[in-house]
Amino acid sequence: MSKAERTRQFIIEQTAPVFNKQGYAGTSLNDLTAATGLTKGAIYGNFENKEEVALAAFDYNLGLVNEGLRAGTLNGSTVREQLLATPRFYRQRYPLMKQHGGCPILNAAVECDDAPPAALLQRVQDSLARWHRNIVHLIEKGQQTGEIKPAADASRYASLFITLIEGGILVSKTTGSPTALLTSLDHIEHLIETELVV
Amino acid sequence: MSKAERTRQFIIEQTAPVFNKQGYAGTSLNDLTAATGLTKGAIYGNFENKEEVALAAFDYNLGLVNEGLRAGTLNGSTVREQLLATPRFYRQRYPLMKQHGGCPILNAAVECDDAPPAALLQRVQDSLARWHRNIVHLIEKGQQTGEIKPAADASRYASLFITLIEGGILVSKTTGSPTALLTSLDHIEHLIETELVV
DNA sequence: GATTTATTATACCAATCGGTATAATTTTAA
DNA sequence: TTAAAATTATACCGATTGGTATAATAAATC
Repeated sequence: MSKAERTRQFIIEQTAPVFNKQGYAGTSLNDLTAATGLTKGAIYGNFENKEEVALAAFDYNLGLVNEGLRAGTLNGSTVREQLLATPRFYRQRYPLMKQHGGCPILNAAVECDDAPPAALLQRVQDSLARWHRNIVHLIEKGQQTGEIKPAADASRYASLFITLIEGGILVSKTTGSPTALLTSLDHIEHLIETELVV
Repeated sequence: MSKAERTRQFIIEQTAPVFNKQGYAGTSLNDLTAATGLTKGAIYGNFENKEEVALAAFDYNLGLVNEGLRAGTLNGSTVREQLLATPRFYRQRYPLMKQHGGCPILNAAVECDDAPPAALLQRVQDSLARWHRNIVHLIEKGQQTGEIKPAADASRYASLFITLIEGGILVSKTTGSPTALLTSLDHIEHLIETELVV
């Protein structure tokens, strides 16, 4: 790992929470030098422009969430456990995620669905689609093994789960109380146990 | 209505969708003069600074939503109908709301929960609390009249409804497909019919 | 219709924006 | 250890930022 590669990674890690909290437009190059202790020369020696730093920061923030979600899902032996891993993950990690500025998908989606940078919107759309697909595949796998009710609409439940999680994070983060998210997670678990699991 | 009052209203109406789409940090005074066709002199003659325009624009955007919600609720004769008025409203008005930049509560909440202006966050928190309270009161009214199941946790359902709507708008707006929101609204109606109404 | 008042346009301000050229400094490899 | 290469710091660029003082204009009052 060369010096520049380490510096690049350092910049990403230090600026990721800043971008997540203040947004792309709300984060200036001054904020980046302040967060890293480096100068513009160091930043522009490793990134082409501010947008490239923001994209790398988003990928980093998203990676943290995806790793946690994947780890929980891989641990489960049954489809039921694998589905329940997602609400459990957010129950455990929401405080830390909140410290880092909240859900990166939520933050980037709201900023970029009507404003540049378009490349960030593309990443958000891809990650949302991939998340939805993963849940659908999991439910359909359960239907093939007989663990999940055959009549359940996998796409509908995937949509509900994502919506409940993102909406719950939004309300909890805004009100300052975790209640809304916890209610959402309770409801997801309730749906899994009563409408999905045979 | 004096000239200045009309100009002030004109500025609010023209800049409200701009702030809703691009956010506070993402909207410059140049954007405001471009959207209104006026000059900085006219804007600063009617507002103290950019933040005051943004606050008035938020109030205006929020008012549009609240009026529609209230109108639908007032039309209903039973509590069931009054509860169902909310998902019906979003079913009808989402295309227009999308054109205007989406839900103002959602947009402002994400931008301001970790960044200035703090006055905007305060407004978002107040409107979320008021919305929650309204739903709770409606459900409790139904419980007093015997229309709603006595055991139902009013606060929990209010939280779920708001979460499902905001999350649904977020996902639909980002993916470009109304499916997620429609699924949320279906689910809200389902909860009303099967878990709330006696 | 004249005059005062209220309102908008113009011109300008310092500060900050994202970005770059180059010099100083480290790394790296010979 | 030294020379070449890669990396970071400094100083600067034009453009744009939010905001203001003042001049021009339109509106309201008499």
